[in-house]
Amino acid sequence: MRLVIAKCSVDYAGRLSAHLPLATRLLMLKADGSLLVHSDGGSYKPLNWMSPPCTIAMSEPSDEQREFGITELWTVTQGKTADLLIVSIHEVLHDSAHELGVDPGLQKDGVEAHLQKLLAEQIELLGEGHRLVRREYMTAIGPVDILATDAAGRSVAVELKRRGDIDGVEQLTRYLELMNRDPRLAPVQGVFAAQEIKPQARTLAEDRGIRCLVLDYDAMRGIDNADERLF
Amino acid sequence: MRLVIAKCSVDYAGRLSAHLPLATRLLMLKADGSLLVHSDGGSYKPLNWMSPPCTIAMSEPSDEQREFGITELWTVTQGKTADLLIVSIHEVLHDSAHELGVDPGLQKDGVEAHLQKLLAEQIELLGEGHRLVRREYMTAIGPVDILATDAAGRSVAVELKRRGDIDGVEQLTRYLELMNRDPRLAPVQGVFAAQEIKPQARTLAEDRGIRCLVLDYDAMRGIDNADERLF
DNA sequence: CGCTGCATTTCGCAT
DNA sequence: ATGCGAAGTGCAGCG
Repeated sequence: MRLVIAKCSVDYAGRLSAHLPLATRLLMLKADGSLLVHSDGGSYKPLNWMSPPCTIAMSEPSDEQREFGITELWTVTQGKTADLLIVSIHEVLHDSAHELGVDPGLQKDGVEAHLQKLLAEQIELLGEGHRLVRREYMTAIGPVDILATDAAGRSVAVELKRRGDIDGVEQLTRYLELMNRDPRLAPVQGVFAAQEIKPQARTLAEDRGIRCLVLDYDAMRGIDNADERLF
Repeated sequence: MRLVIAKCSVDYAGRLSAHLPLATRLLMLKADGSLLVHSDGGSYKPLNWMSPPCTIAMSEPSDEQREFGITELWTVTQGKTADLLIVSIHEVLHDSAHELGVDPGLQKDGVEAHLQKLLAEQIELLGEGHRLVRREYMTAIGPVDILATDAAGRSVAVELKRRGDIDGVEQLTRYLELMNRDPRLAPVQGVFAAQEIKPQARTLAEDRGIRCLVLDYDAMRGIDNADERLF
């Protein structure tokens, strides 16, 4: 990895056109040829970048460009998408290269998969007498997160989200419509379960007879097993 | 901005738990206190990070940690969300600080806004005799991208996307349902316009009587004006 | 290999 | 502030 702090301007032409006026920024060149342009703020997202696979060409500026103060030109191209990124460097303030090696990668634990596993194990959170039929119940238009039965043995289809948005309600509605045509399943009750449900989503869901269930992830995890804490 | 290349392991506990095994990585400390952990590959997304506002505390390791080879500990916390990120540093290979100043920011030009402008100008792409009523036509549940009339003077509502997905069809469907209840507008014909329309979205749209229109951005831009090229 | 759904999404705009 | 839609989204899993 090569790290360059430089006064530069940047132009990008691809799916959109973008321009960065002259300022001091970090240019990060990764081993795979990709380039990231970072400022000293914002989030983790670079101001501009070029994703691999791409090739970078360093070149001398023309006389005209030199008159504008450009001392160095970096042209980054992506063969497939014809994207083009040009870094016009005016002054290099720092330049260092480092051998990092291959990263073993991130180990994740959590999110929707875990939530689904927990709810499957604690299926009575749906209501007394509920039983799990199966997770990822396959339908013609995709898998329903959880299929269960209520105390009376009627089908219950659960759509799980971390954040319950209107999209999730639409998705569940499509599933329910389809599943209710299946005489082996009908009538199917819908449950929209999430850690947090947006008011609009709740309104839409309840308007369609879909039950809303707010899940307490920490509590569910606490019931599950109190041993898997990180610290 | 402070740049540190270090052999380190990283633990994150927040909405999920994540762990990075010992390896050499770039630690980027931004002026706003945020921290990014980058490897020498992947995309523009860091392996791990902490978003601002957050505070970072450097501390000495305990004797036990020192035995494991840890020479320095960075603890990053976010007051509001109680997220916690811990960097266990084993060896510092590079450490430099740089004054970058405030970035003037990115100037964008393109994507959906431009596509909307172009289609408004070239409204006959919808069909002969079509006329623009207005862009961002406001309804109770949000703005319709384009409202037009066809040759016979009937209303046409256009939903624009760069990539035509099933979500866009659902969105347009909600608009149409609402607008068709308005006697001044009804009957309203729906047009789903995008640079690329997914087969599933097309099927759903056509099943609901919504017309699909694939737009050629480059051609539309070419007709519009051939002067605004960057290079 | 293409499609689908998730994301510690982030970002920007409008209410 | 808050909610909502878009992103040069990236990424992983699965058919």
